[in-house]
Amino acid sequence: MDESKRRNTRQKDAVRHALGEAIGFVSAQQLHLVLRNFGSTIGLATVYRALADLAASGDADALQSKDGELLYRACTTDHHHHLICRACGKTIEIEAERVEKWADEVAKEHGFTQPTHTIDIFGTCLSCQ
Amino acid sequence: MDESKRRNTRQKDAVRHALGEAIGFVSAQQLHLVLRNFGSTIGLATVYRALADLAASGDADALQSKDGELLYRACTTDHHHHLICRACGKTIEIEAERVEKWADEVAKEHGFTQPTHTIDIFGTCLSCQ
DNA sequence: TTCTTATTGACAATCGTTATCAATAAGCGG
DNA sequence: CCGCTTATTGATAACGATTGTCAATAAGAA
Ligand SMILES: [Zn+2]
Ligand SMILES: [Zn+2]
Ligand SMILES: [Zn+2]
Ligand SMILES: [Zn+2]
Repeated sequence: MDESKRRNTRQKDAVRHALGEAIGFVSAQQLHLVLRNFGSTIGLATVYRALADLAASGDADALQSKDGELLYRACTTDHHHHLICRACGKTIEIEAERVEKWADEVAKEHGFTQPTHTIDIFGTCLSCQ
Repeated sequence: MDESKRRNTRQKDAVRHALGEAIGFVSAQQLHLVLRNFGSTIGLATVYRALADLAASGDADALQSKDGELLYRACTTDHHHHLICRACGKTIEIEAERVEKWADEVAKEHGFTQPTHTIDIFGTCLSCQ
């Protein structure tokens, strides 16, 4: 879809808002349930589409859960990474200047161009020990 | 299954061997096809089970492809990470001494225990530019 | 060899995600 | 404000990867 012809809809706003309220990473299905519980009649496919858009435009982070489910989280700053509690899903955004550079260097050393990376740290948070 | 009662089978060896021959990361389905093409009558479910075992015992690396498919790769050394070509899938094992430490530090700083991490670098390799 | 039971493989079932398509409504021009 | 174009929606079907089921098989101990 041509970016200039994109329309703003009540549904997209609802998804954006629900994602903002959510704690930690959530799946499209979870978000759909939440919206339904709040009286919305939004369709599941629409939630999927809205989340994919948000991720594509950089307004949300996406990551794969261990069992292959796509999880999303509203994203405030630019490029960063996450420290995630295995138990409760609590998420802390971290930046990693040093690591960003390191990743790019490693790629370049091996002749790889247009480097990107995925870096996530998992652990058990204080309140979950 | 109790580790002590695990049996060695022709099928498990076949999967282990096929994984060793494979270049880069492969899916269970790909491996199943290869084995079939070499005359094996191994079942798809068995390939899935064997790969899961190999990953659990540390004999294989597993990672999620962008579209949620589980990919496996025979794994020689201990803990390491991968530099992966987006185009051809060529994979280089890298170690990341500095980053390992950094990840553990970040976790500790925020009170997270038993830290683990996922670190993967993607790029376009020389022969794919 | 015999016996126990872990493992297999064909198949069905599940689950997350995507495609389809008629109905709706955003937003533009008049 | 009104009508028109067409992007978007939502119900549903389709899809693809993975897992569960279960009778048949075969590892490995006795
Ligand atoms: Zn973020
Ligand atoms: Zn980064
Ligand atoms: Zn926690
Ligand atoms: Zn590491």
